[in-house]
Amino acid sequence: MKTIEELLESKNIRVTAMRLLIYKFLVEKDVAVTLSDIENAFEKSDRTTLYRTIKTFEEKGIVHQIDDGTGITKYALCEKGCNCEIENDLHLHFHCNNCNETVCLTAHKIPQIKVPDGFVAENVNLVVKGFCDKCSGH
Amino acid sequence: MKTIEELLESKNIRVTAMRLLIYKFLVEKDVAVTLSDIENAFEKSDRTTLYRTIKTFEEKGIVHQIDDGTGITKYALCEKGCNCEIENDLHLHFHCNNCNETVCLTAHKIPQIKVPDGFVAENVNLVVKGFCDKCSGH
DNA sequence: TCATTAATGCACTTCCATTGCATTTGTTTT
DNA sequence: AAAACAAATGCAATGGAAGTGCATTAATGA
Repeated sequence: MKTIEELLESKNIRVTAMRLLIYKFLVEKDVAVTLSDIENAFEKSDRTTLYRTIKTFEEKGIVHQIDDGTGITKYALCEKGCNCEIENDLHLHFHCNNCNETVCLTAHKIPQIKVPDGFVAENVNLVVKGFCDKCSGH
Repeated sequence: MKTIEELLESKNIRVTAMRLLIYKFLVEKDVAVTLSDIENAFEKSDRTTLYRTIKTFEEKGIVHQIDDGTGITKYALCEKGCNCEIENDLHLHFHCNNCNETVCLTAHKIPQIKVPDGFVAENVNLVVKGFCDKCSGH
């Protein structure tokens, strides 16, 4: 079991106090978070730092970006088996219309999608909307 | 074959010069357009008018909104068989990473997606990215 | 024609994403 | 350990898109 420090170093990310905190924050959350969510959790720190930290994490393959259709970019930790940087990542996101939370359903693979002749599919973004397990019992 | 005037009236949309022009513009384009696209095509007109026109069209079921992951909302005419206002519309969009165009692949239905127990799916947004027929022959 | 209602245009506002630059902090080298 | 370097942070500002309030203009209906 790697420490967070080791994990960051293995991805060529310099270890700083802020980055450790943000990483821990992402681990604790099991849902995708917005930049504002992080901002609210770390009011002492500047928005730019948080923004650039998450961008660094993204470039180095620690988090991936999610567009769940709310218009606000969300981020979630890449899990074991998350091949978000690889073509044809068929990984599904669920957005709850009630609590507004978005989760990665990594286990739920999507069947291969057919596209018309001449079209080349590289990557698929699938967002299912509805009510999550916490909100479905109205 | 209905005229555009008749079509608009049948949807309870008042016919104005601007609306006719925007409708024709959407027909001519076979791809989804952004508000800026429309704005560039009608520089004489105000952005707000174009914005509200497209919103009116959307409310009345003439166009539907597409979120193709570029961060900019796009709009396309609803075709025969487009049930975008109905739950579980499983209609697929393709976004070309080269020419940046997005098209509706109405004919390509998506298989039913399974979600975990306790989750209720209401609606699905599926965007396939890659290269379109015009751009795939690099 | 007059009155009513809707459409248009202008000016703002808000929100999120992003960048430039100066400063601070952390490494590395001598 | 000090100097030199590089990267991280914080502040200020920008840009783009979405959306709203209000006055004006145009269209409909009595």
